[in-house]
Amino acid sequence: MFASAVKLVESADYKPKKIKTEDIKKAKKRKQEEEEDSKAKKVKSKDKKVPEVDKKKKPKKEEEQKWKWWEEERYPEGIKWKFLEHKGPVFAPPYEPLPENVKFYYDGKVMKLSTKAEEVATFFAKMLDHEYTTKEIFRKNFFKDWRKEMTSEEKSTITSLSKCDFTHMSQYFKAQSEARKQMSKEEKQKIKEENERLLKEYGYCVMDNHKERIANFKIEPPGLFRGRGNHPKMGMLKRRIMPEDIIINCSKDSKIPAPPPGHKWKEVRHDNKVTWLVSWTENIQGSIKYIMLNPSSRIKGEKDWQKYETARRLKKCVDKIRNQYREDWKSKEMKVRQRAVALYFIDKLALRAGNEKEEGETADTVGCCSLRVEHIKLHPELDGQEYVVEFDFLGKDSIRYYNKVPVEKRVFKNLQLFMENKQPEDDLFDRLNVSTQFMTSILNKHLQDLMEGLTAKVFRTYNASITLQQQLKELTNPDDNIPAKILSYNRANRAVAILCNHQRAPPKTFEKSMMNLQSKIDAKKEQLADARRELKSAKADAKVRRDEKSKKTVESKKKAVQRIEEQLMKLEVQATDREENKQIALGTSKLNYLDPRISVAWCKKWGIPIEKIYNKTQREKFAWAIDMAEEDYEF
DNA sequence: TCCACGACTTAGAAAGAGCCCT
DNA sequence: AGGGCTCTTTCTAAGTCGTGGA
Repeated sequence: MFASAVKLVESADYKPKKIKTEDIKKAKKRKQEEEEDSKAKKVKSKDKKVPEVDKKKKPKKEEEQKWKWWEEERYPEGIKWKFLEHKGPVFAPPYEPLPENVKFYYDGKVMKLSTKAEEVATFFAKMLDHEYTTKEIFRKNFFKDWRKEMTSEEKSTITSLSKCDFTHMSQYFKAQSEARKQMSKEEKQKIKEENERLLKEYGYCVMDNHKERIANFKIEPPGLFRGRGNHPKMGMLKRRIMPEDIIINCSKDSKIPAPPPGHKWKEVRHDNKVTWLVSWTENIQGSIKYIMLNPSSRIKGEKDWQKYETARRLKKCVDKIRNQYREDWKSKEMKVRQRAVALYFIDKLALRAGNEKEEGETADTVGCCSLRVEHIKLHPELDGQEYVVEFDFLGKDSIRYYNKVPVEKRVFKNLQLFMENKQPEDDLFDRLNVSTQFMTSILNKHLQDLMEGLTAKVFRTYNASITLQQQLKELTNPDDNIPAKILSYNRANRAVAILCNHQRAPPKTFEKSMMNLQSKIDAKKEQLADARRELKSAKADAKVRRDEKSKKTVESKKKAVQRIEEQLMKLEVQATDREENKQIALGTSKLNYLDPRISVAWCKKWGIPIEKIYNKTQREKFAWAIDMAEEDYEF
């Protein structure tokens, strides 16, 4: 495996190709700033040998894991790698026709479908229990695309989806998945091993002397497109991706992955200005999909680190920027006022930028700059508060954003002005015929002038991280035990998730599991009462007897009570935590918005094991932060 | 000049793994 | 040992934002 990678390692002291000196300066400057900011450990010089890999032995696992890319010099802007070798993607398994005895019925009569039509029919059959298949748009799109796969005879027979009966097929698949669950240990083990083999062979690449995990090395299988929310394209057929659709990206001097026998790649390119290994164009939106590296990889981690450094730079100038936009609310230029109000929302409410979308191609969702008049209501007074703006719109993934926010008088007056003489479906922040640019582009250009690298999304990162830090300070009680401290952490995390509007559907089993927990608590309480009674009687007993043995009994009973108290406390904390978390998803903010060094520092400060905060995957992703953050880290 | 396209991050749902209780 | 529940992992859709080419 990776023969040429080994070769490369031998000549490890690769030299950078020609780089514009400007870029070098920029990179150096940036690096310096970051070193100061993060008190990062000393960066090794480039000549320092990368851990030598013995070409006879496999790369030592531990050594690979211990690689601290964050201590290495960064590449100049634009160049993403020097060497890249991989095995190409894993394709979806080919379609296996249904057994003869599994029937499809049309208009009450058995009908044998051609393989192609049958395959698409199985996609629908597999989703029969899903709400999707009841939606008109889904059915219409599916039927249209299905007909394209039919033979002409099938096309002339099958003219109405409602006459199609997929239930037998559906039952077959249910039985299949049931059978899979019932498989013996050995069979399951075999499948597991096969998956591991696949991961071992295709799940890794070599990028610049290091073996790195690939995030999604499997090509998306064909199926029916499941958009989120009210998507106009739901139900359309996502076609099967063939090697002929695939662009391979790797280095010239690497072993180029071989296409499956009898096939060719669409293209093999060697572009080290991008990070992806494989790409193809998807047929629903016509957009490009990529195979890229795992979050634990150098290339993703560096970018992530950089993101938080940009947010920290915003921290230094956010006051200035806030003063600036408050001034701009008074501007005589309408464009500037709109920009300033939009920025105020992005900052105060952590809204997304809200780029322009092509109408009718996606679900109707908006962000800040694409808000329409119909999405806000102005209340000069509401529930005893003045100047309240009521937001109600669908954001990313069609998640509803609903919020009533008191705003400053000037903002309120401006909003009234922006809404004057407009229809509900008009843009709140229109372009005023002054510019053809959409508000996001106006805004981001302005932000770029205020701070290098500043864009609308940086505010979300900044506000999320600063909120976590401040909430942790506020909520952590030094006298609390570990579970209580973790509850505080989760609460701080939750404050961020609420700010960012990260929601989830309440788990289907929520009520039930809550009741289960409650009965556990009740049982524990009883147990505690019993233990206390026993302790009491043991004490009384010891008073009378005054011997060693009864003293010992008292001690052990005392311990038992203590233990049960702790267990009860833990359960109660768990219940509170879960209740408060019902509709809130903590994962997204933890993974994408919270500077991990804040969490690491908090753990170090209070002696909380990092495993309580980050699971294995998260620890891998945030290895850089775990390694470098000390307890006094300040975002 | 601008805008469609490309690259990359962020997102919730669903599937899978594993744990705990009976 | 099996069933249910929870936590983790996988999946891929849906955003953001910069830029290259008409």
